[in-house]
Amino acid sequence: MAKLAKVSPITVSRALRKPDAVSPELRQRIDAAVHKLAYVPNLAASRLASSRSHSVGVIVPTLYNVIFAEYLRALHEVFLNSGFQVVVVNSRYSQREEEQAIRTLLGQRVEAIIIVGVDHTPMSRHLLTQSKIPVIETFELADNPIHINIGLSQAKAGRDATQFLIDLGHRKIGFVVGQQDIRAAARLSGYKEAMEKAGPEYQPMVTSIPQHSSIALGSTLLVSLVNHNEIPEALFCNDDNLAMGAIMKCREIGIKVPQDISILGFHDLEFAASASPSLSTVSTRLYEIGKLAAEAAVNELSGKRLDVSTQIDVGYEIFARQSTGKNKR
Amino acid sequence: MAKLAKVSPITVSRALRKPDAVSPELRQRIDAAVHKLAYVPNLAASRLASSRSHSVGVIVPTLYNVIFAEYLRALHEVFLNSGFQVVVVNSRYSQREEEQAIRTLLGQRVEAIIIVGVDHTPMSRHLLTQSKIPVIETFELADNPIHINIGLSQAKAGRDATQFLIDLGHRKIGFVVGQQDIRAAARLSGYKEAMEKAGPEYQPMVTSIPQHSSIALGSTLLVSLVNHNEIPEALFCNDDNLAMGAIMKCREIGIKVPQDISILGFHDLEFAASASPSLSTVSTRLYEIGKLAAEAAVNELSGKRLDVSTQIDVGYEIFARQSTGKNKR
DNA sequence: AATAGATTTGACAGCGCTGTCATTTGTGAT
DNA sequence: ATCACAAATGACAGCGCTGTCAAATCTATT
Repeated sequence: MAKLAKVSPITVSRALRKPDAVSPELRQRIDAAVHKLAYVPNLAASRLASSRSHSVGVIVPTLYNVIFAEYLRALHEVFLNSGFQVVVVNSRYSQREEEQAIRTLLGQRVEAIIIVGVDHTPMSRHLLTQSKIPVIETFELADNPIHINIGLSQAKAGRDATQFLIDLGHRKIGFVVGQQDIRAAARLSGYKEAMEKAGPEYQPMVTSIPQHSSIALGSTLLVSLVNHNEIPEALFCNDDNLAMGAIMKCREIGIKVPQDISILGFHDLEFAASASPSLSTVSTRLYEIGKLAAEAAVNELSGKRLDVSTQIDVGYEIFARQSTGKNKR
Repeated sequence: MAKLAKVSPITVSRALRKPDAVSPELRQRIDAAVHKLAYVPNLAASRLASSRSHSVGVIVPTLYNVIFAEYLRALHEVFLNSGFQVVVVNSRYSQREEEQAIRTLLGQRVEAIIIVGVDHTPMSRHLLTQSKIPVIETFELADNPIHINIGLSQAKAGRDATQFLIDLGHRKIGFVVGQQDIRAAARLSGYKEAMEKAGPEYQPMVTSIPQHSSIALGSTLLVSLVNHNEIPEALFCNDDNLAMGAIMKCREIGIKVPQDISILGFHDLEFAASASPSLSTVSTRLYEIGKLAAEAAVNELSGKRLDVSTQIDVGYEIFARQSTGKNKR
């Protein structure tokens, strides 16, 4: 670069990284050359030489809806404040792509990996285990965490949510879901468990369209229920997007919520409280999970390695709002 | 690495990058060692040596709502198919952070940069101009594009959208917006222009709460209008999130849409068509912009450098759905 | 004026790969 | 068997930085 600023490369490096260590004149000459050439240091070289990447990797299943928004926001806040760049990769709900993402991130020598979920390909697990960097698995509770694990029991949440609907007097309770990821499957199993326990007249009814979750899909799913003439007394939706879509479709076709049907969502996304009717849902503390995960990573990286695998159950909370009510049929 | 597979480093490199060029036995020995050590090649070294990063940078203002979802999806689809890794960075609607993001991406030697918007700090512009890589500015139309520019006139869209409401017979037309980014400001100016042109009885009414856009914020904004006793005949919302929130709040407090108030959104997000009432909005062809941008970048990178700055106006389209109607007051 | 110590700058080597080209090995034709 | 050619493997150097330590310069003290 601007050796044309008539200084040695190493001084340029210093001027850019710790300006205080360089005399004002040199600094100024270097700055001028840097600006003139629009010079940007090659991070690959820097990383190679210093063997520090100053970055952390985040793997989320989707960037296409709002589910991980608060989670990402928390991660960004904590990591940026701690001087780490955040690399976000999208696995598109595929374990194969997740493995690819892990390779990419490890290849970049990120200093920690925050990953949604606890189910990975054997190879992914192997790579993460051997990587020697902090690995934070989030959102679910693992039987056998790789390292640190912060989440909640999706199955238990599914069970309790279903029980909540049962306690309202509903019997015909449906479950709707888009593409089924592992957490959805866990909630579904919780749902089935609660239904089974409640008695033989509680028949599970699952409706699924394997598409990426959205409000629009929620509407579509409700239409599908109507077409099959299977309108339940209550609907447990795999996430608030679907619930919101279902509510709107109900409104459109004249099904009253919650009088004719109770609708329960999941995650307590930003719009749940301000919807009309406001959406009953299971809060999964998205922001808190992100915050704790990032803090755990920063903590590990700052030397206070506990080296004991830590697991935090952040729990969940059912918010009974207007979209659910006692069965009146 | 596994020189313990008893081969030279270069052969490992080859075995991993073009397996066909290596004999089956060696390949197998190498694979075994790779797996055993959970070896992942250091991308920094690879990039440095090959001076290819095989990645492209994408800068979006936010990852926290659904506005850029379709855009990102399109970018991912095209780039992944063309063998590029996509690095997504979030500028959080700050030009300062955007500049930082540009530095980071250029430091990584991404092979192209796709960026939302055409307004950047002078330094950002300088860096991009000098970078010698394809730069695609999107969503807006620039007077002076850095390189390639794919978007639409936000001001014109704002003007036409307002005119659409005027043509429905509305006079008291409000504009609501969260934190005002540059595109919002352009739409706002289009709104003001249309109102001014329509005559003196068309007084602009702008309500703004400088927070990140969300459905919840739309509700809050509507409450604010009500509190100030300023409920207009029509509301032009800076994006569909706000419109959706406004609709729901209206419903909650008994304002009928569109009988009492017409509500118009912007962007035609996934839920607009399935909302109830379905949301009238201005489609900005989010997916198409992303697709064209990515294709333009791939095109440039495959050698067919046009080297003439290209600008594409993808236009926009007003979808009149149920949330707007003729003024009946 | 001499000296210790602090401050500023630079030389050197090496981070872990890959491009290039040379060398070795294998194959088929004569 | 011999040779020309193709295929497989390796040696070498260097990508652009930075860690380490040495050299040069400056500052303050006696």
